[in-house]
Amino acid sequence: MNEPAELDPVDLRILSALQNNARLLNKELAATVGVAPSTCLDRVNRLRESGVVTGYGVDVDPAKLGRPLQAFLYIRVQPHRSALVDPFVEHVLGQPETRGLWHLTGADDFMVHVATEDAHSLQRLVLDAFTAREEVTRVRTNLIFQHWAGRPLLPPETGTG
Amino acid sequence: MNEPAELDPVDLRILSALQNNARLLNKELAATVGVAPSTCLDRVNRLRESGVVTGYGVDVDPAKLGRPLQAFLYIRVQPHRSALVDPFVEHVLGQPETRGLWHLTGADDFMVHVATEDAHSLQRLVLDAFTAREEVTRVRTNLIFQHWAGRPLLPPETGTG
DNA sequence: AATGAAAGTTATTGTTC
DNA sequence: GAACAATAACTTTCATT
Repeated sequence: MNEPAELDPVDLRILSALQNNARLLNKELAATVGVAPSTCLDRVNRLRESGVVTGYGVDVDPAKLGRPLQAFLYIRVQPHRSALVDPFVEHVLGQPETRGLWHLTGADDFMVHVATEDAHSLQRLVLDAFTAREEVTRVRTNLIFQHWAGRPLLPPETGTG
Repeated sequence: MNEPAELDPVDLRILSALQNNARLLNKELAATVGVAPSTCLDRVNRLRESGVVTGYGVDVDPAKLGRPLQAFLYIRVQPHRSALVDPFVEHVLGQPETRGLWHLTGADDFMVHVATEDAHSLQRLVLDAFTAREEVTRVRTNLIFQHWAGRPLLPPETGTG
């Protein structure tokens, strides 16, 4: 189920093109990768069915939504049992400022990506939604100056192909 | 240019629906938010023209691409002038393992999200692509156990609407 | 600014190679 | 597995309210 999918050069070109612009028309995508539209549609459907493509999303500008200040919060959680972690995860995902949550190795168990209106609302979020909770023993805050998206993600070079 | 956009309840419902599934047909999206397809198309175009929606992307499963091990690298960079930072950024974005890069406040200047084949290739990436560079003075590595996506991002509550 | 209908394109299917 | 041709569906425009 979670084994790597077998992907030929056409699949890789499709994945690369779609990660650059998921709104390409199937007709345009087919021309870009060099196959017929029906073939291209077949490949894209297979990429979804095989779980390589898990979904489609829009990129929004948080500043345009009135949330120009973004930050990462690094959260240390006390007992660290599932019974306590699950409600914590739900609580974090329930905050309207939350853009993403990661469970990490290391001293800081969780990392939260948040987008806020200003420094004051960020402070209020940290104090009320995180520090105030019993299982949270420490919150570290790093503001985001700038973000760059990575190139399209492709499989590692296999050497032989 | 970077002021928040003025968004009415229809815009907010569109943004919410599209962030859940950007592949909704315009017809379906219109029905979901309760307006005519032509009106809906108009709204979506305006959201793009105003810069609220910046692009469309596919979500891929890194494990299915043969990159099941993901990590965040926290990088301390020495002199920290633009003349040295720009080549560093280009270098990081040029790595096929890089999924994202952030410039942060705090002691660790940069955070890199990477997806690798296994622990060995992660080690090789850290040593060859980061530690080996002159401007890099320290690299901290945290593996990712699990990731949760946030809910659709919407503007802060304004109180009056 | 939103609607409804008409025209133009596209997605999608079935068939053949 | 890929390409072609035909149908069904959608997107997009425009005149109207």
